Amino acid sequence: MPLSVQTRREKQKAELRSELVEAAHKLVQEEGYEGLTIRKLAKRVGYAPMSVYSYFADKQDILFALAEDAFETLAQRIEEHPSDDPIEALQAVMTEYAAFGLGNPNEYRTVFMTEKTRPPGGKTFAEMHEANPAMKVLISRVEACVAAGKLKGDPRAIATTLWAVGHGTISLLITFPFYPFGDPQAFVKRMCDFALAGLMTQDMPPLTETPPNC
Amino acid sequence: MPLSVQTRREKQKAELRSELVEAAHKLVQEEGYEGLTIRKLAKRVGYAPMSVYSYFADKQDILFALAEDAFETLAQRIEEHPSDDPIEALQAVMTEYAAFGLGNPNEYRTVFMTEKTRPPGGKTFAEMHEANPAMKVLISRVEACVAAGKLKGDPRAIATTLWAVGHGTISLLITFPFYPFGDPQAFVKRMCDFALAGLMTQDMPPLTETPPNC
DNA sequence: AAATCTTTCCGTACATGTACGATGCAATGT
DNA sequence: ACATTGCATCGTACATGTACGGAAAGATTT
Repeated sequence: MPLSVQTRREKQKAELRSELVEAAHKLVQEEGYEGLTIRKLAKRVGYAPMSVYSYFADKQDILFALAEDAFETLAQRIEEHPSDDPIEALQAVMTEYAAFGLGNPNEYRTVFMTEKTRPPGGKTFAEMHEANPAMKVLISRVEACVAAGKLKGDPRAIATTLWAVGHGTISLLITFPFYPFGDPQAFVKRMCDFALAGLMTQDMPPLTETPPNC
Repeated sequence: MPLSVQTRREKQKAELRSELVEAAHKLVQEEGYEGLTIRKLAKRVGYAPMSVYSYFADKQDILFALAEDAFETLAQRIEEHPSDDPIEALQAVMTEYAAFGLGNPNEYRTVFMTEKTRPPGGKTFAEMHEANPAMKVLISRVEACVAAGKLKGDPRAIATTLWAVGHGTISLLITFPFYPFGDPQAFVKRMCDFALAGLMTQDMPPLTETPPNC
């Protein structure tokens, strides 16, 4: 069965879109993050500035696309740090996650620090969460810890707790770079150890359901 | 001794500056933090847009001023909730901090989730740390816990840990309102209890100094 | 083949932060 | 008294994200 007209067009559209993403990536690499502007991006691929909006809803959408790429490589990097000890494997997730956030603060801000009234591409947040390779690795490694008896409680609740602690740590470092946190790496390690030590001695019940009045 | 000419002028300047801060505060409350623009702010106080730059280096500087105000009112609210049990007093700090953030998400975003790349008014970050009233209350209550033998370790390190956990919790709730965290109050309480329980069984060494090569 | 509809592309326009420099006034020096 | 200097104020200008609507091209229907 040959490609229908619509699918061919959609494929073409996807190609142009990824061409734009690639150009955006290069712009960021060459001129830094603030060097990425719609006008430069359009000129780079030979379009008028407003044509970019045929492929991305707005600039955030472009940043989301960049972030998706980054998360994929993050997941790869995490998986390059396996361990027989499930707790050490979890530590590796936190460490690589922190390295990603501190190394790509703008992507991190875009994904985790700007209000998500509108998830990208019409995805649900749950879907977005599932589709995030890095988060999938986190949950699976938490499940490994629970299975090994190292942690007790609901894996999703444990993962969410780790997320909150890690996110608090990283976002504070990003937002207040002049605050006396000391060495960022050391601060991250301290918070990571603190959270894991707490989780190893406490039981995490599942998250309560949202009351039905919302 | 009468005021010298310079000091009188400086006082006038400070008055105009705080008038601008007040107007900025109202703008944020009324229209959200994206409603705060230089032009609106200038119009509100009857100046030309560029005149704002006589009192603030840039928009970030305005946000810093708002942050200082917010820290002060937060400290006041905290001190309205004392307790004989030092741990309960600490819990009150966390609860008030969370209530402040969840009750004023726009202000919270402005103050705690907008990048602060440069310390305000040429202050050292250590000075900024000391001058922060909310942090001072938090640290003093942590010190009370340490003195009472309820917590062990460096008070500033413990306080920073609590801040990171609290901030992570609140900023996630603000940023991902549709994520199934469950009831926000319950999630806050869970994270607060988790952090305090961890701190009661762990020792917190002082934060490492930033290496001298920076 | 013609008409209609859909999608893609872009020209124009507006609000924003802020760099640069002019203008006028007050303080200071001679 | 006059010149100079410094500073508060602001007019203009530029790059930016993006809303709006038009134009052009292609697909679909009649």
